[in-house]
Amino acid sequence: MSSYDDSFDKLDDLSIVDSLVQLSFLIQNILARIGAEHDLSIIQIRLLGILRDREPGMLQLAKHLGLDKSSITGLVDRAQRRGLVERTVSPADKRGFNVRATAAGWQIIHEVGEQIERQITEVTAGLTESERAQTIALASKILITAPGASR
Amino acid sequence: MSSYDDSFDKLDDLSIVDSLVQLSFLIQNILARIGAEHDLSIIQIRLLGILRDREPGMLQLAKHLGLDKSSITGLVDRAQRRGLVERTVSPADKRGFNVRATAAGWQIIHEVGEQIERQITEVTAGLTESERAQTIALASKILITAPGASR
DNA sequence: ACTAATAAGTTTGTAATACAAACAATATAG
DNA sequence: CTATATTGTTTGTATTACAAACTTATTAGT
Repeated sequence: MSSYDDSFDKLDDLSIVDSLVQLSFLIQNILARIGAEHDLSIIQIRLLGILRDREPGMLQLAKHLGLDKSSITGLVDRAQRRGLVERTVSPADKRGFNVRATAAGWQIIHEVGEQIERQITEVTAGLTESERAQTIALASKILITAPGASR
Repeated sequence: MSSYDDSFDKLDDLSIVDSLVQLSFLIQNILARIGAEHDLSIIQIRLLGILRDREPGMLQLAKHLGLDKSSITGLVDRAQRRGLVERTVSPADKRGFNVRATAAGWQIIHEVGEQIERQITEVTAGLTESERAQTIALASKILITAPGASR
């Protein structure tokens, strides 16, 4: 059992494991598809997502994304090359940079954000208002329970 | 709004979008972490997951995984090199192979499957029995609503 | 103030993942 | 029996990710 398999599956009679795993793939596929429309991978979306309310240094980015610092260099390089992001020298530390979204970056952040909003709203359109509230409550409860929560 | 960002987030007052996105990252992180313990990526886990109840050809694998056929060659190659999987010549079609799990592959499938079962059960341990049932029902309803469902 | 240890990022080398276009071999249709 | 379609691999390219070594700047210790 336990279909962590994501593919053509009968949706009846799912276990809690199957239902959460499949739901997670559904959401991730939505993110990936929207990203693809803007030539962004999920990790690039997450990068921009972080820059919505922060201007972190490279190490902080690594921590947020759960990646090695050496992975961040290239990630930011590629986003920078596309003009979505820029490095600004940290005033207090001449080694460090802060990373922040450019105007073009903000443009994409908003577009992608709206599309995510819309499409996830769409897949939950079959729920009643009360079911939507239940979903939020249950998801939050699971997230709180989880060690390290969303990380 | 809409924190498709996965990181250190306040979990109060989430929208339906945020809660589902964060939940999906939580689940995917669990899968990734368990995979890593066995030196498997999520895509390799999915490959093995498919082989639990099928012996598909390469093109069918591509369809199941939503990848180009050219991506499957390497994916199966690497799994085969590790002895988890084997190609068997299709009797009806001398061009085609069927892919199936080896004994070592089944071993991993079971171990990984049990760990996923256990750890997802764990993060839902804070739910009551009735909440667990609700979660399944709501997730299923969302999965059914979604176009192409789990794909 | 000066050296030693730390910290912030980058570089280098390696591997997995993914695609697209071109290709080989077999199968099927007309 | 030739033309076409199908199955899978190959080749070339880009992204993602890590670990170890390295550079430069910062901080501690004496």
